[in-house]
Amino acid sequence: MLCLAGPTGTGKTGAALAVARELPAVVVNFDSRQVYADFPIVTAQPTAGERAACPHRLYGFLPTDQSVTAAAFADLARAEVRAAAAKGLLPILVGGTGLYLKAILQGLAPIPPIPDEVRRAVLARLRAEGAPALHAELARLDPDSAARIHPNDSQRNARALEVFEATGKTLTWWHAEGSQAAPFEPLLLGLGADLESLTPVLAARVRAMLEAGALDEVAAALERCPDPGAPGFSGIGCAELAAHLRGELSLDDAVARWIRNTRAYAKRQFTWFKAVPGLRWLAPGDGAGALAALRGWSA
RNA sequence: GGCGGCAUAGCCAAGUGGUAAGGCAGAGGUCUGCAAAACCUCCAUUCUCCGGUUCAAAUCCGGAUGCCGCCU
Repeated sequence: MLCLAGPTGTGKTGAALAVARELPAVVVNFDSRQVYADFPIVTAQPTAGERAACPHRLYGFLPTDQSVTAAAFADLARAEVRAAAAKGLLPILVGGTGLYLKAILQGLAPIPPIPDEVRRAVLARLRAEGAPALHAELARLDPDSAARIHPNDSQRNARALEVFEATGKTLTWWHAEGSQAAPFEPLLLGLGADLESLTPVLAARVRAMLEAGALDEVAAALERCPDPGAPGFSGIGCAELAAHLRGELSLDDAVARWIRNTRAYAKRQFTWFKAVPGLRWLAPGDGAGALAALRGWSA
């Protein structure tokens, strides 16, 4: 199995196609935003033309008002990888969501899904009392988790608490249960050089998205799902363009913000992937390099 | 030309005599189910400039410069 990781705009899609032209392959997405059906442009999903080269899985299959968890996504992705391998095709995992890749490759603790009522109750408490209050309670129930999680971290404090309330066991206990690593050997390649050289590329890409109809895409999505807080709208560019559609921002300001936020995101992705053990870096869009690395690896 | 107002970091901005809030951006990080998320650390020896008053000035006074209004 080949994994192509890296920040947005580093030519992962193109590199995957370069490989798929030479070898029978299936491209499997691991990008948390490219799963949304309503945002092919803003989330830079492969185009119909690109998808024609080989099967593409887990792109654009989710409605805007639904979300997936990292665990659920990892299950789907592993199933796709298995199915491809069973047909003798090379699975190519392509994406930029570090946690999803980790979940696919290393697995997560076997924590059961949290019932909606528990989840909603914890989130209501979070809103009413704030993250530090949840952290204080967590310090009583699960001191080890509390020590790891910063008092201001709303998401992780809520998560640790909901796990305890739903299962009666602490997150720490669950983590000690271990996780199931994937039964496949990955060749881990990272695309990208540095933030500075990526910056102008990202700006150009945002403008290209605009020309490709990003504004109409967001307007249409809002018509289908009027709640701008829905999970699908969390992609960078959606909030900025929605603000412009509401008349709160000029198009220029919205685009400037969109570019800034994209760059900040790419920086976080670099930080994540730099820390992935065993990942080898290639130049942006280096499909030939990926192919060469793959041949050297499987030989 | 006259009268008024404003001038604090790359941007927005608080601060009316006691030793430069905050946000955005930037740099570096964290990361086991919201992850394009959430969170952490760092980031102005100095407030347009020159002079004065004072133990002490971004804060008060005078002048210069720039910007914005209004009037002629």
